[in-house]
Amino acid sequence: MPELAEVEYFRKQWDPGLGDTVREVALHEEKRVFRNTDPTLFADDLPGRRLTDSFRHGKQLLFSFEDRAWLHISLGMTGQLRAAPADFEPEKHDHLVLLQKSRCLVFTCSRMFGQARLFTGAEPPDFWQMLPPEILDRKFTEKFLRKILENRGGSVIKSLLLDQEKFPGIGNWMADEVLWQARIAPHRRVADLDAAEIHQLYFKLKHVCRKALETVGVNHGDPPRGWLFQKRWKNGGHCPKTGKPLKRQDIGGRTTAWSPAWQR
DNA sequence: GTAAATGTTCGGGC
DNA sequence: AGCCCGAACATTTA
Repeated sequence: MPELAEVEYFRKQWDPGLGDTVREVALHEEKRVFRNTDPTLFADDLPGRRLTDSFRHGKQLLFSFEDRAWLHISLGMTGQLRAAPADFEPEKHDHLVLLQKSRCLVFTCSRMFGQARLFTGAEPPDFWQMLPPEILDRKFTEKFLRKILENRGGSVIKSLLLDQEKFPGIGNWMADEVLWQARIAPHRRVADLDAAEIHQLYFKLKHVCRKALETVGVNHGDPPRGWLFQKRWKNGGHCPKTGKPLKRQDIGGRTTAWSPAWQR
């Protein structure tokens, strides 16, 4: 599922466990979600430590534990986090479970495109400190956006918006939403965008991120009425602005919904 | 049975 | 080196 706001929602699902000690961990060691870590470290390092805080950057999650332990979670296509009762019994896709006195914190991931990694150290892991500015960060200015676009003029705009090194948190539906609201056709080459279009793109990137966090991020509800999101999932949808049929097309390997009558 | 799914990563060609 | 594209990853659901 998760893009920026859904990831924020899942981050909060472990809030009930903040401040509580991890007593035990249960995990499916052999699963692909542990491909970039040593899964034996979880049982060695986490029990006895309190969960102290949680952070999100784009689609990435980081949980801190007392005494220098850090858990990075990426949700991939199907990852979810939730808090479950203390007597919870893990099922097939519940690959990582942190057992606390009053509850279990569960990471579920059926397709296993997500991952969980453990780090130690006084500071967050290096990769976390190197992440590029988030779209809602003050550092993400219109000038900063222009610089990104100048360097990637040969890209198709839809594909570029999915690049997490440039637009952290944007995923398939948010990219379509931003382009629809900015009235830019998804297959356009970046170098062909004019200054007015770039200004719209900048404005709508901020707007879609902010509004998505206010809606989806809070309770996993739908984004605002009138957005493309409401119509994009299946064939036969109509543009909320023009009422004309939406087009569905494979762009950069992803199904893209857009409104030819509205986007140029 | 087949196609498609809200994500990332790798390798090849330029 | 850096950019761009397409395939691959694993599983469920329509």
